[in-house]
Amino acid sequence: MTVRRPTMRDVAARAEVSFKTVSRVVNEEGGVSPQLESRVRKAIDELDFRPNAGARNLRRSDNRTAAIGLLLEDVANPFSAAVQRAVEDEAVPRGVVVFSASLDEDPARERALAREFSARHADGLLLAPAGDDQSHLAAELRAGTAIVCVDRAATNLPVDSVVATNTIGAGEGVRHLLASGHRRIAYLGDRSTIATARERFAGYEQALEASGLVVDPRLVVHDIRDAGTADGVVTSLMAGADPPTAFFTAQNMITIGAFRALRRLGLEHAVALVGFDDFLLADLLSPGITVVAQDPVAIGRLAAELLFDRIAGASGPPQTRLVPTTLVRRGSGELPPH
Amino acid sequence: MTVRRPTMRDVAARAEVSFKTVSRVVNEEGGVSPQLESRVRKAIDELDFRPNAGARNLRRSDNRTAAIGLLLEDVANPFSAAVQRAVEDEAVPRGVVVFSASLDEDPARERALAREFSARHADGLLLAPAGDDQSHLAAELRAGTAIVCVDRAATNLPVDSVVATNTIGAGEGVRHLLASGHRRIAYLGDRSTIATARERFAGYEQALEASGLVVDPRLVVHDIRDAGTADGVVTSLMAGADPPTAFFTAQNMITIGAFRALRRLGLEHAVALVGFDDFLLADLLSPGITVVAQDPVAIGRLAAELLFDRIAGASGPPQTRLVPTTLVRRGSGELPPH
DNA sequence: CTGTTAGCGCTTTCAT
DNA sequence: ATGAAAGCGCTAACAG
Repeated sequence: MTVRRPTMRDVAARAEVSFKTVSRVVNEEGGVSPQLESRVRKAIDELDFRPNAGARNLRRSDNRTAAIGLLLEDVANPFSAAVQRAVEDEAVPRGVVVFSASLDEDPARERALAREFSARHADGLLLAPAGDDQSHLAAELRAGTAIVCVDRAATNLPVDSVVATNTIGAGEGVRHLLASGHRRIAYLGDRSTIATARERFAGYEQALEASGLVVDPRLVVHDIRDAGTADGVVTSLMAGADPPTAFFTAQNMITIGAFRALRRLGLEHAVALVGFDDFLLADLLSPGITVVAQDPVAIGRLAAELLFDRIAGASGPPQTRLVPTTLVRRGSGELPPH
Repeated sequence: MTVRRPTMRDVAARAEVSFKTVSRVVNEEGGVSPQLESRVRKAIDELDFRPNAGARNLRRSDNRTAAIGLLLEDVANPFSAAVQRAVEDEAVPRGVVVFSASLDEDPARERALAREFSARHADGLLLAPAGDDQSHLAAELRAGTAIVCVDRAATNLPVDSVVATNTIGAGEGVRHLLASGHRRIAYLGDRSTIATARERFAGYEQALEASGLVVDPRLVVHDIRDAGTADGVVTSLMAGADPPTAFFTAQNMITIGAFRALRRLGLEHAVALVGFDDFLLADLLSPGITVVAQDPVAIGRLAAELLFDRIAGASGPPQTRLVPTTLVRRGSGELPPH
């Protein structure tokens, strides 16, 4: 069925040279006469020869596959997609290809896919940790696979991480609501197993406490996994006694779900909303959604740069790099308490 | 710097068996006594041994790498991202990893990346064609790389394709505007080098002609590449003499740009808008945006299934599978002519 | 400038 | 049930 692919020997036979000469031409080593070189190139074209990347790698001294693995929460999420694109834009000019996969917050998947990419000898791994323990990757690190974490810092693994200023950014968003006079600000956040969710909540707590307020546990909901759940939570909070006058939503899908609920209740111009993480069209809703914007492109680019530095042999202690967030005022966060 | 990774020989030495026995254990070939097997497994764990996927593939008879390449327009575009996720969900359960890359409508990138993945012996390639000639891939096909096209049909290459019902869907969208009484309907489309753009325009033309209308060239603008350009086109059309009473926008970013312009002009409730391809939050804008929705998940899933069938040896003539579109009424497409 | 010989880490084939 | 030898397609280290 499958035809055998042509090898360097086939090319050599057709060009009537030794197969080492073919290797020289393919790798542009030089030291081949123009005559032979053109014969070889002709044979390569005629046979549609493609050097076998796997075999090449086996003997090569630098032992590089020029491939990296990218493990994100969900490639369909706009944040992850933007990170992926930024990584790709760093990789392609370097001749590096990218394996990508989604983890869906599943630590078992993190382990399995990291192993898989490691077995394929990816030069490096860019990981948005799903679990709260990355010690299982120590073996891959020892084996020479460079690792850098994106979006969330690694736990129990000495590697570089690139993360947004989660606590500071969340604090800024909440202080913005406080400045408008809000005192009952609800917090809606992702699973607390996720480090970024904990950090954002810390920003919320600190901002309230700095204003002399206490956190009302009835206004705090963790472990929200999607827009639908957020919608339900907002709906029931608003139906309860003493509802909040503002919401701080700590993740983009949660923000969208919350807005959908407010909209359905006809409260989108009455209840303030500040979300963490920007999203497409946030400016075109009415009111526009005020957000603490992350910079996924900067995060992806920086993480890729650090990874390629490590692959190139950069040493030094692991560092955590922070990428600043920006408060973007669009209307929903400037609504006063009713 | 980089430590040598342990090989089967290292494992064999530590377990005091021949390295072929290690191979048997790793591949679960059977025919190994429980005693030896447990010694081998222990050694594997202690050394963190990972079989080298590249080397394994070199000698293997089935010659499979269990990797596929995915070439999309732009992984950060929501449509592409949804396709990618669907493909991944078919691949991972089969133990197959996915290389992905963005082409940005650049035929040269299509060629270069297809070659790259082919050299790495990807078992198959899923491609959203960037150029209008895929004949350059014939060599990869001959070499045994299965290819399936997604979103756009292949040109000059006998492979399966999975595409949306572009002409029918666009026709339905335009007829929907005609049914509300619109006669001056502008068409805003992507580059005409893209087959889907041509098909959608054909749907527009056919719908108008079936109603006895002629296409007014002043209302037709092709080659719109992004939301910003679409915004400018709408702005100038509305400023001209005899402006359209409705817009049909043939791609999601164009729809967003058009809406942004109408919104700025204060015309979003006065001028009708129907877009091709759905997007997140289209329902939460005011008015909600009426769209001809594609089903990127169905497209990606079906394309992946066809690809894995071909990889498994399915023969038969190339087929083009159509995935139906759906008209989603949300308000913007139901506005009457002023 | 060109060719020969090893050997990468593994699977295959063939012995024992 | 276990192992030895050969070879996958290529690059590295040496010749000429």
